[in-house]
Amino acid sequence: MSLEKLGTEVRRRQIAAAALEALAAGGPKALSVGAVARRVGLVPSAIYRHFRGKDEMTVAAIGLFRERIMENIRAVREESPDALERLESVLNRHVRMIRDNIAMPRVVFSDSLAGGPAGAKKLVLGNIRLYLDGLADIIKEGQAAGTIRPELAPETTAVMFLGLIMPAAILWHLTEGGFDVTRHAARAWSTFRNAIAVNTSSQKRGGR
Amino acid sequence: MSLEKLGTEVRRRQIAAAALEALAAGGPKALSVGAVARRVGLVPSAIYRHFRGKDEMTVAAIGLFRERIMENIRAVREESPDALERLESVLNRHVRMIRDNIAMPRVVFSDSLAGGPAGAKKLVLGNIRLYLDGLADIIKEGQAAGTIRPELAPETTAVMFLGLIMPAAILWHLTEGGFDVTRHAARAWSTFRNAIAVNTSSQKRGGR
DNA sequence: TGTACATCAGTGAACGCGCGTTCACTGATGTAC
DNA sequence: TGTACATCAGTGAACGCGCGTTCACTGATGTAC
Repeated sequence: MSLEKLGTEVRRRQIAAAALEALAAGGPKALSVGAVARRVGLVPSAIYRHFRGKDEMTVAAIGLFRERIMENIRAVREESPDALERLESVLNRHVRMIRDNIAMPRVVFSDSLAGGPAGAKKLVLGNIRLYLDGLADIIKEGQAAGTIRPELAPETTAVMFLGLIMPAAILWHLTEGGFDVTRHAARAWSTFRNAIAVNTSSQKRGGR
Repeated sequence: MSLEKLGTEVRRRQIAAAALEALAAGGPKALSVGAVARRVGLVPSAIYRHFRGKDEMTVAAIGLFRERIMENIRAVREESPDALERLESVLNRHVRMIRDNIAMPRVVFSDSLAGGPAGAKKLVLGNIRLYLDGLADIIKEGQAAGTIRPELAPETTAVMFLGLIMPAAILWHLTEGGFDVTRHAARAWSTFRNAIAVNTSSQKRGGR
């Protein structure tokens, strides 16, 4: 066994990460103190050296998730100045996250934690809001730059963007990888892009 | 108390309906034998007169849900012969279901039951597949009739359609009714319709 | 129409299990001298 | 550099609670005569 003793800040992050993995892999039911402890190589009661209880641990996991998705948005902003390219890149990152079985939309962007800790619901909502705001900002910039149709409501469009990936993520999980998320994302993006982009000469972007 | 004794076929449906309500209202955690029994006015152990156990009860609830959504598709087919109108009507029915707090996409179209009974996951997947097939059929008919763009893959488009409502449903639940699903659906539909409809003279359908 | 009996939906006490949590302990790590 | 001590991450036994499930029972309903 790893009898190693680690500082509590390090362990906290380690445990939060393990909790997020457990949540991603098996849903809220798999998010038990025992299961998370096992993932880190500890005994259940050891968790209480670093967290007041399960709720605090869950909240930390959600916080860690927030960091990761916001990092996604930040990274995309640096990749390209073009709003449409940014959105496409976010979509691809989502797909990669899903394929890597990172919790993403399956669990943390859903209301799986509704029955959980009191603060969790609000925190999850906060995550989604933050993320939608990030997307809406990109969309607004695209509208200002003249690449995205000005008549679209940015918030609605952001929620629609989330809708490109959410059902696909659930299908991917339910079919245990049988559903082709990558192909779906590519096709759906093509249609969505057409719907939100300002008509240019390259109007011929169709289906496949 | 309702000391009434009811035939088991009647009770089975009653219990399945109560289970579905519990699932819709409070998520998988609220789907306990005790909670469901209380909804019907029974004692927990009475459930076992009608079901072998919790798993069978859950499966019955999912089956009942299947009936309801397929009934939705059937009804819409009778309302109008036009594919776009049918889709819009399905969307409105979804919105109504969400507002009535019927489980719909929140729970049953998600993987909340993943940790539950062995068959549940497959059944939920079956429900989604059936529903997507129904949508895809409508889309194909629209393509044959020349109202929906022929270059779109019907399956992808059906999944995208689900994406119009799924994130909205989650937001509605997380905000406890604060998120305006109706408005979102109207706007999102407008954009989506534009994206899938064959260009006609009424090309001016924009944002708001 | 009335009585005796069988059926079976509903009851409540009891159980075992999993899980979150507590607590006295151990022993590795870091620090003071 | 070496020794004594304090700190505190990790342990394992024990607990209480909620929940699914079992079981002997009760008493209402329907049927046979």
